[in-house]
Amino acid sequence: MDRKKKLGQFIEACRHSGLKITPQRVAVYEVLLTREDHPTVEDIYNEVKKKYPFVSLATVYRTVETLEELGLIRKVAYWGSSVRYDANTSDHHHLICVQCGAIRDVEFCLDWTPPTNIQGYRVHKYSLHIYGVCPVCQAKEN
Amino acid sequence: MDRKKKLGQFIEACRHSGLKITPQRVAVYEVLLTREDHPTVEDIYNEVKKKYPFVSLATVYRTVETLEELGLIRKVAYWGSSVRYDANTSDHHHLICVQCGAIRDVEFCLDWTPPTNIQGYRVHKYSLHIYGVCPVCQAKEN
DNA sequence: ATAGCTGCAAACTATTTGCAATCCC
DNA sequence: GGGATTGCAAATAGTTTGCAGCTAT
Repeated sequence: MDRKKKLGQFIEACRHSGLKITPQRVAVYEVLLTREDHPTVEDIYNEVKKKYPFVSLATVYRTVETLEELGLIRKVAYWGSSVRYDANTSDHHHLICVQCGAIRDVEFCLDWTPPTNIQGYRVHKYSLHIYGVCPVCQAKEN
Repeated sequence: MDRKKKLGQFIEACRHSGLKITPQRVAVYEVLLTREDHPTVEDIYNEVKKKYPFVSLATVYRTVETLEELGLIRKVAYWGSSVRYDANTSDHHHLICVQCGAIRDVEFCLDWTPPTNIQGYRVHKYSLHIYGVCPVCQAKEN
């Protein structure tokens, strides 16, 4: 699904929920659509500031929360100290750099379905966390 | 491996690294050996306080860091707002309650080995995160 | 004896919240 | 116009650190 279409869905979802389409909101969502490393709130804030220098960090926090409630983005179980967000809401796995914390989506499919009940837990879904060192951090090694 | 044996290994590892065997250290490690839900630092602190009411939260933070460096416990990629620790250092998977954040180990084995290189990442290992609702939270639902 | 630990309090970092001004519909 | 949204600043929550006194070896 391309960016334009996702942006359209976003506008639609806002209208449907009676949320206003503010430039800040659009900018935050656009950053998430563009970036592939699952940015932290701070990362998003820095990107948005390039376009809207007056934006506030608190607004970015509030916006990602709203987007999450709309089901347009997801909080990624995280590594390191900050929460990271992901605009890819389809089922997929994560490749995590143990050095810098960058997280990328992994598309290949593991052909496995978990039992619906494990140790009394009612199981919803699962995700694979693959740990390694990203190319950027590998380059820094020498 | 039973608790006694692990405690012995812990004592041994401390001696080997020139670390002192303090009651606080032992107490923190014991809590981690006893609990199966991968407690937060705060959780550990509250347990230890029952035995040593004067213990400080800062000490617990320092102790888990030390234990992690010794390779005796692991930081668990977390859900919610606090880091959680795990005294099971063997390869295993995690069952995470999306309501309360409790994390349990899952012993069954998924017969799969990841490629050593994915998207340029040098892959070390992986872990499966299985999301669901724990029995305690299910009971609270009605 | 002494290097390492601990408790306390203060500092820091990530995140949330109250509120008055402002902006979309 | 009017309620939703924003920016600011202050408040919280989780974690780390400096330091003086205490303790295991």
